[in-house]
Amino acid sequence: MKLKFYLFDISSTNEADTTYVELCGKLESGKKVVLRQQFQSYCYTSTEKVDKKKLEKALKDFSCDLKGFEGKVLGWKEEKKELFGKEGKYLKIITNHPQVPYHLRKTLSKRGLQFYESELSIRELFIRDTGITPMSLLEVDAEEIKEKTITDRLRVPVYNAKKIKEIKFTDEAEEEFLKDLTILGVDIETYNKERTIDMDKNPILMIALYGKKKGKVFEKVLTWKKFKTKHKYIEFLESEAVMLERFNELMHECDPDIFTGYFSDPFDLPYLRKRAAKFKLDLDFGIDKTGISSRVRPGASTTADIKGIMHIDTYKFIRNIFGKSWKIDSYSLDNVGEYLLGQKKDKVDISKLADDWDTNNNLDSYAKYNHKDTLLAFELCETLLPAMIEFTRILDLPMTTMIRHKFSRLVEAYLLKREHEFNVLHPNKPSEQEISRRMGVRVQGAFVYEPKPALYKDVVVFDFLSLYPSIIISHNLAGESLRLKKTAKAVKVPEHDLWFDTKEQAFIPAVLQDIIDRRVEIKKEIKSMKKKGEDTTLPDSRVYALKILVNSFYGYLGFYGARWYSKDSARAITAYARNYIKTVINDAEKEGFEVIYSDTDSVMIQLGKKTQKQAHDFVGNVNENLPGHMELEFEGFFPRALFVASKQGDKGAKKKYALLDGKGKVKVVGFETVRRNWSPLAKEAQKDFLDFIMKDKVEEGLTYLRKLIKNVKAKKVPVEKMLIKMQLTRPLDKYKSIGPHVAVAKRMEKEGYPISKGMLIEFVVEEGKGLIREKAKRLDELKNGKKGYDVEYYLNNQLIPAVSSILHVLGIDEDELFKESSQKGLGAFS
DNA sequence: TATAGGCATCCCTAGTGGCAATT
DNA sequence: AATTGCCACTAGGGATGCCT
Repeated sequence: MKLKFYLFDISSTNEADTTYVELCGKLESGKKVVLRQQFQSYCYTSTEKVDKKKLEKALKDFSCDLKGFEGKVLGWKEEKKELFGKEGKYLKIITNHPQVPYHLRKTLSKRGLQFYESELSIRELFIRDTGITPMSLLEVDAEEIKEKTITDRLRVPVYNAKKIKEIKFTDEAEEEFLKDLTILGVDIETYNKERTIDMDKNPILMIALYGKKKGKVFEKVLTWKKFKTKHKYIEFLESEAVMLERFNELMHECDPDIFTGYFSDPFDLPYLRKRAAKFKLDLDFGIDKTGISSRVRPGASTTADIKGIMHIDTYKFIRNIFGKSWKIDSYSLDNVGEYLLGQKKDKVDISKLADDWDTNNNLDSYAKYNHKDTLLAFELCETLLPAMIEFTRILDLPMTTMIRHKFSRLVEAYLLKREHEFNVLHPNKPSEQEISRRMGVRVQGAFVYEPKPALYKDVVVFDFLSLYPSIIISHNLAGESLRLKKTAKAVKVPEHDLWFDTKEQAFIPAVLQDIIDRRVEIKKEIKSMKKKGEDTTLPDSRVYALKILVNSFYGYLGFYGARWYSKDSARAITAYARNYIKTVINDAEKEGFEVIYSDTDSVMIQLGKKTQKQAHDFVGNVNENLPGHMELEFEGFFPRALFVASKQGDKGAKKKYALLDGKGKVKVVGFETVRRNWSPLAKEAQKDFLDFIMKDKVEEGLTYLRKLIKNVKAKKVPVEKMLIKMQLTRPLDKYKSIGPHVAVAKRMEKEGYPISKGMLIEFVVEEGKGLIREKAKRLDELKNGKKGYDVEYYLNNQLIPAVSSILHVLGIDEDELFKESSQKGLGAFS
């Protein structure tokens, strides 16, 4: 029979010496099912410079012991493949078990044979070979399986899939599909007196669930202590164990497609699993009648999965990919919720929950808090879903895998997906030795122009569109086309003795061009959709996903862990980039524009006597002489721009400036204002002062600062404005130099706080003597409470440094800030 | 199981020299 | 007279977080 099937996830199982791929997903009716299809794993080996007869004999005779049966080679086939840009003959070796390629490589590589693609999982092989993408719609010719040995393992119907074909979604079908997905959010609250996580000792007190099934809200807060409440979603159970049983029951009842949480990979899910195990309860809501499986790997992040239900920890996706460009101090649920949804968490002091639980005090508000957190987790997932699905489809990765990947893995996944089309065999992963060798290789980066400190008028910014990707395409830069000698077809790179063959487009430039072309196409579509007043959420997220992918290629080429690593390509890319940007600078100067700044792919000029029209014309002229894929853009006009001197010396500071746009909005770049390791006091003072300066209100700015200084001295400024946040970038014992935040963290660890790398440490510098780290205190440690901050420090090390360089540019002495009025020489007493 | 390199800036570290107290 | 301890000062480097 023919089935329409939405594919969610792919796994595999081995039954004796036969491997099956299991596709898990949903039928049109909404029923969850599993499709099975036989699959043979394989790998490649080179046949050049090899005695073919000996090789074939070795393969024929090969045997390895795989727990009770024999792993062997079933057959082979010669194929032409390209590796490192060279075409060669390879044998595709088909085996009877996915572990055989690994054993083949292990034993036969001793005899000088090279193996390729021997380390891909069944899932990766299947996706690549069939082109079937998770989160897509399939048409399947299938037959239901009735054999008990197979059906007993699963709680959903199983089909034998004969033919699978991907069907393209129409926009309506896509929207329908999204609407039909059942998402369930989860968040737990636990008993915790010592601030450390101890899953063995501390019970779960509350479990909140929030979701939507076919448009209907599904909401619960489970708990096991009774209190008065008007919230209908709260359900009281007798004990933690009964609560967990109820949770299991609700999971069956809701049976979501997506189970989501915020930080649920390392916390909520493993916790639920652990507590259930403690009470010997079988969680069995997965389609194979198992519950949560959790994987802890040293050095890697913990993951948790449920068979047949996609577990999406949105924290991972935001932290790894999606939220990388957000300007937020931390990825806490509170921050992220506010940034993306405009919603904050409930204000409840969760550290008091354990005490309040013991005395049955105020528990209703904790339950409400728990409910709100879950709602946020749910809404984050719902909001991000179109983007996550796009990434999933573009990369051909299961969504549960995709969200845990970082940039380099995204690029690599995409290259793996496309390699068969180009008949390319992928290079093996680098060995540890090779990695450490690569880590020592450095490449010169971008060019940055040293600005002259000044307040400029009528400024124009040009920038190259996707500079590095367009250079890769235009000059065919990749390991495959690299030549280390001059040849007839090769073109030399500026500044380096490197040549690249430009006659035949190499794999990576070709793939990159494809992505860019597709992106341009979708952008056009969006434009016409917008004209018609249509919703562009889906294509918007597609464009965004492609943009992130495109921008990651350069970094990938220079990344030591990359299969397609090519430091020389990276070297060539930056060399071309420096060359192009310097050419634009020179041409602009020849044209009579005053160049004031440039960084990597942008140039800033002061118009002077020139007009904006002339600037536009200049951009047009430049573009006429650029290769087809490159484009300089007129980015914008700004009535004012401010550059300051760096602290030491009178040189202009790079990567630090402020722009005033036509709407009166000031854009601050690189200044302390945008850095999280400065106090809000200094950041706000600088931002406000810049605002005055950029609008030529110098006197008002000075008055503002004078007043602020007075308030700091009088300790009228709230102590929260003095909080400095710094991240621990390594484990505490790895620090050579103990900074203030490390000192605070070390003290916290002694007091029993769980401290880990990546944490954001907050501290206030307290009044008193000694090193700054000795005076760095948590808010609750301050002896003098809200007035405990060190006035000297906050003036001399925070506020004044933040504005002094700006004052200097304007020719104003710092002493002006401490005078009663701006009249020089008068009232200058202290 | 870190996409890249360039840059400003803070604060600690460790070394130096001066000075007075101690041996 | 030589040694020790303390302090102030400074160059250099570790550490952080930004920019593109």
